Amino acid sequence: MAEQAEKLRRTPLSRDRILRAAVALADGAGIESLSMRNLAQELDVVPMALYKHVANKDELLDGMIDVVVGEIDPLTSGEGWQPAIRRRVLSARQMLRRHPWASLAIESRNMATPAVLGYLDSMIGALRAGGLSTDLTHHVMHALGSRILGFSQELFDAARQAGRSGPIAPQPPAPLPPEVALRFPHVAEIAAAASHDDGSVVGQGCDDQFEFEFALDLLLDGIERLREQGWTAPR
Amino acid sequence: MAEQAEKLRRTPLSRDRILRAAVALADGAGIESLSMRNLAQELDVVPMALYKHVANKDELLDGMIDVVVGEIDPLTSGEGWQPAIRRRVLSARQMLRRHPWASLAIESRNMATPAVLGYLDSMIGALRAGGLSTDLTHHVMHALGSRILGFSQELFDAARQAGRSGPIAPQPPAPLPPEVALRFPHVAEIAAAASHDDGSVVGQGCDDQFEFEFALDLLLDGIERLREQGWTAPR
DNA sequence: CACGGTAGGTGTACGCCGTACACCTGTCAA
DNA sequence: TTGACAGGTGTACGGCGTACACCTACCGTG
Repeated sequence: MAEQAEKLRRTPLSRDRILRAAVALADGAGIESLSMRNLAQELDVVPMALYKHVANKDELLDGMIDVVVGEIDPLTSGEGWQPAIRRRVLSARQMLRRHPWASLAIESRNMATPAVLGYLDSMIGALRAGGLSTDLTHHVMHALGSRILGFSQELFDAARQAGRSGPIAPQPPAPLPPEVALRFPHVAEIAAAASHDDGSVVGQGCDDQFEFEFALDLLLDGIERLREQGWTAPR
Repeated sequence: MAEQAEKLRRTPLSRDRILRAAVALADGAGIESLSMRNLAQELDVVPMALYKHVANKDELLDGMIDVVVGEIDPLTSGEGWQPAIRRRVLSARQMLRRHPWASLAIESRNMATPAVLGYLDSMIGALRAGGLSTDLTHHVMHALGSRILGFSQELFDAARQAGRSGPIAPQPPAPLPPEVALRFPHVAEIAAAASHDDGSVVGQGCDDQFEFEFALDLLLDGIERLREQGWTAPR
């Protein structure tokens, strides 16, 4: 009968199709109306069908994040580190404007997805290649923080979490798991530098307060310089 | 009987008691387990009792934000603008670390609550008093953005929204409502400067792209300066 | 060709959520 | 004394995420 024919004609579900539909739904109707039920309806399928392709809603969100992070332009080479980073951050910003739900989603979830780590890894690589020391690169990543993607403090925790499952527990200072270190060498390099250069202070690997003040003073000093020079709006 | 006596002994509910309990619950058990039901239980009361004091859960969250923003140290005077702002931003950061749920809550809601506007207003006032032009102050607020509270672009929209109700609609470029302008003169001053200095471009009052690049370049230039100087980590 | 396993879509049900609405009760002004 | 009203209660509804049992179409193997 007709119903069966329609069933057969229907393109089958797949993780990819689900993620795309979810991104489209969040873009169009707002993240707050992205429910498993609405999404299923959009795909002409019963809600529970989705669970054959994504473990649960959190994993769905992680997948969506990977999709949109994948939209960020790759790093261009053949120019200085500054224009390259600048171009890429602006590309990330455009992505965030196409998907207004994304920055909140990224901030509210841990950032351990491979796509996000890959993005950060290549960013760190560009800074290192540009001649910044591991230390400076580390602090710069914190300083750029929210402009880069909206992340704040938990880079290394997230990297350590990668590949693990279970609830997010307060992380003891531990080295990155080796498979993470291999896939994201620049992240690993920075993490290593951060964890042995703070000498006496036990563990921790990353002094949040210092990072925060570093970025704050970078801004405040730059602002004061502009003020001294009697800065006025361009145009 | 005993139940009645207990009832009488119970301190009565009040908006304030509810907000404090909600903040404590979110601090202790995480924002995800702050439900009207849990909160009511904490207060030894039936869930619907809360609705006699707060309109709904969103208003509860707004109230909680006001409570924690009220914890930020006031501006100190008698020193330069830079140390004053620095001290205050660090105080805001401490508050955000005491209440880890707050930064997400603030970012995910519009910022039109009086406490938040008051905080921003005094910050703007300090910058102006420090000798920054209205333009520069405006851009600086965007540049400090996430360090100040986690807000990103929507300052003036939020201010316009203040006192209004109903769903957040895309805001046509409109002047701030007079009662807002009176209470928060520094916000108003910056808004006015932003809306007439962009000349030909119709409306808009605030060029997001420009603001973003301003802050980004402030950071990138500062970083390049450090790199040139062969920056190494302070002891 | 038969057949059993398996991948993937279905249906039902549970416990949580926010909150509308009707109700009760104690207090206080007139 | 009364009656309005502020404030706590109880019930109920629709939506959510998802556990679990089921059904069915396919496919590799004998």
